[in-house]
Amino acid sequence: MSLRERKAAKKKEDILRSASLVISRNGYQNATMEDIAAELLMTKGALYYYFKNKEELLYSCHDLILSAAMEKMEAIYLEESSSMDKMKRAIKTHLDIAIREKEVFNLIVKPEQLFSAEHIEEIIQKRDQYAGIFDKIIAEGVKRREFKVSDKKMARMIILGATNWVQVWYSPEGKFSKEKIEDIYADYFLKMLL
Amino acid sequence: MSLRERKAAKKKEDILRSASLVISRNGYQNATMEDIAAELLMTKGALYYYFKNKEELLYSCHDLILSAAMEKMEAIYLEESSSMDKMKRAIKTHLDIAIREKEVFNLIVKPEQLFSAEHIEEIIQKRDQYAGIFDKIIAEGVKRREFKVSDKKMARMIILGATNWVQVWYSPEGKFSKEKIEDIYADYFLKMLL
Amino acid sequence: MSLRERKAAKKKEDILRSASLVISRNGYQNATMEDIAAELLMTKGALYYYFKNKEELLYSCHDLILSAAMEKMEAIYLEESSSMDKMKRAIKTHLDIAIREKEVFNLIVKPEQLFSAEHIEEIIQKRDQYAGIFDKIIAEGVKRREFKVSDKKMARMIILGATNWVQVWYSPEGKFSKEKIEDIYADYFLKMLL
Amino acid sequence: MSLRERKAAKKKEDILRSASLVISRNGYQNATMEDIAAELLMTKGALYYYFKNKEELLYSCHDLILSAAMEKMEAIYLEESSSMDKMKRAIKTHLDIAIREKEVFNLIVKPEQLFSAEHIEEIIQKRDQYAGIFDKIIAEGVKRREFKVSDKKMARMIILGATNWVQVWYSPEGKFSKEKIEDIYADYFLKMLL
DNA sequence: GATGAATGAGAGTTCATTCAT
DNA sequence: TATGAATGAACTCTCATTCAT
Repeated sequence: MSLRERKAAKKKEDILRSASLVISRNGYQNATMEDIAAELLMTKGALYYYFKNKEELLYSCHDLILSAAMEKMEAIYLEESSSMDKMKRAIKTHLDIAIREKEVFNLIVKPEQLFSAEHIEEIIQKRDQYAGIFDKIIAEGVKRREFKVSDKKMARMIILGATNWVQVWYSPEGKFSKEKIEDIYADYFLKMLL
Repeated sequence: MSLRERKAAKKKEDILRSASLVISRNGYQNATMEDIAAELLMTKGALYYYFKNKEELLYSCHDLILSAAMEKMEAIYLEESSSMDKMKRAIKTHLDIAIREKEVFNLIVKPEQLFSAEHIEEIIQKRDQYAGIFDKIIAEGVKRREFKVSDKKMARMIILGATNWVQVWYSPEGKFSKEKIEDIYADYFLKMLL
Repeated sequence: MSLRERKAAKKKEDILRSASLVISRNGYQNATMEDIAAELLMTKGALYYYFKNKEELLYSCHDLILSAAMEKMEAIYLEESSSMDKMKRAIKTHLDIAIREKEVFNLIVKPEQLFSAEHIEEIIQKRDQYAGIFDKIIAEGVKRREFKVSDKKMARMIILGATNWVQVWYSPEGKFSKEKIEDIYADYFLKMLL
Repeated sequence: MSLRERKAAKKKEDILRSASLVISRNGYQNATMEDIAAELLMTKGALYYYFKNKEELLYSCHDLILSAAMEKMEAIYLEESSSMDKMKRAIKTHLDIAIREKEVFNLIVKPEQLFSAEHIEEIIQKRDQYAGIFDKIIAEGVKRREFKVSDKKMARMIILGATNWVQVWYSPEGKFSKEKIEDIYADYFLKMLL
């Protein structure tokens, strides 16, 4: 990669970070190209040098965050520890990202309203891949006789669903700390998985 | 109520139904007044005869569905049956609505991006009221020694969150029927509540 | 005139009065058919039974007021008194109407923006006729050697212009009473006319 | 000021000129953004690049003209000449502007129907400041014993009112030339002020 | 590489006007 | 006579996108 390319790649990342920020603030549909550019003290025209159009930018933004999340999850799965521990850490990590990247994460939930056919496929694929790690942790736990579940996929759905829901109501000023939530959630889920 | 008023009320309902439909198809932000009107073979101008503006229309739409849902839930809570049964039926009912009214239901999740301050308050209030019925069922179950939970509110959060999540992935052509899902979910949750 | 016709004529007058009111409140361009009708507890559709369209209604409204004003002015001109007295009373009367019917009176000033060709002609004609009475009073005064003016039409212009201007700044809560204003104005004008 | 900025400033001025023109033709309320843009062979969207909204554009338009007028008036007041001369020149100048910028000038008369609270205050303030210059000329004249008036403010009102009225009836094809009008007016007013 | 400027399509909203009942 | 309901045209404003410089 040449210097020029590296520079461009860095700029792209800056833009994506700026986009994430604006999206968090205003929501997806209300994040204008103008806003995103202003955050970086650029003009919106410049964004088109780095991204073909708004969809591409948004897609990259979503991809960046999902990829990072995936890496963390993979690492957790590959750790040498009990399935219960892995599940606990996976939930904790997922919660963390879901809260921090609230809006961007929501994209994963409803991609149809923003993305066109080509992207949707990729998004769903990646989303399934991400969810698949939870499946693998559960499967491993079942194999190791740590967990006892009637339907693995369904169990994963419940865990992910409940966890995703947290970002709807979580507030840093709320009654429960993130750590507390993580603990309670893990407890309930383990009751379910045993 | 005079014939005239009944007619007008009916028309309003027609519009709300049309709006629900368009929203389901295109999503909230992409549902234009034009689309909603076209669905009823009206012109968009006519909508303003019945609703002050788009926000009012959308709010009514959301209110109609949430109110209906609330009624059903209240009825379930007042039944004479075991808490476990009530919970099962509540989950089933919630699942039903969440799937059928997918988009409109999503409004309850993120009202800030569409509604102005006055409406948001009401929405959140109603939403909490709705969730409160689950709380009451759980509390009753605990009192009757049917359930044993460490934190009631958290348990409700998990149940609602997981159930809301279903609409993201559920498809009538999918592997699991609605009934099957309901059963499996109920089983898992009961494990959690015991 | 049959009973029916008399009834209709009365209704028309009611409408015009209502229109005057609404116009005073909101200004010409912001007076909607809806507003005018609402004032009379009618629906706007009904207005079209009495008036062909908005322009016709507005024109009638203006005509009613101008005609009444004209009558009063004519009467003043025909009185048996000094020209100075007549002028004083004319100014007083004009001031009175201009303040009370502020908005409607303004129509006389700028008819082009509201009325189409046919009406404009009539309006200007009537307006000139109205102004003509001032001319006649001045002319009479000159003939009687009460006044001494270089250019009669110009003198009238100044008097009418200055008087019309009063409605821009006059307020019932202001420093000067209507009577006081009338006196001061008359004094200044007489200085001019002598 | 950079070249860019100068260009932008020029464009803004062009737009204001175009706006003035359209307003003169169609009146304030009937001047659409489309019209204003068309006059400059732009699209209406481009106007929003330079002005936040229609009100802002209209306000700037009015401000530009009033500010220019004010400057001229100030200069007249500061001249070294008799009060009578100053008054003559002030009237002449005012007449000039009132006729040329007819419509824009009319805004000063009725700002309430177009502008929102914040602007109205500024407009009225500037309007009073403008009128204040006439007051100062009169006051000076009284002090120098050139004028003899019972009520200074009222005298100014009459002068301004009468002069404003000219634009209602003045026509370049009319019987009186602007110069002739100015002379006659000045004569009459001086009779009043002596 | 980036900017300023412009475009154009489309959104929500208002309102005079019409017409069946 | 009057109403409720609907139409359609016009208007303000927004924003992704383009492009000469």
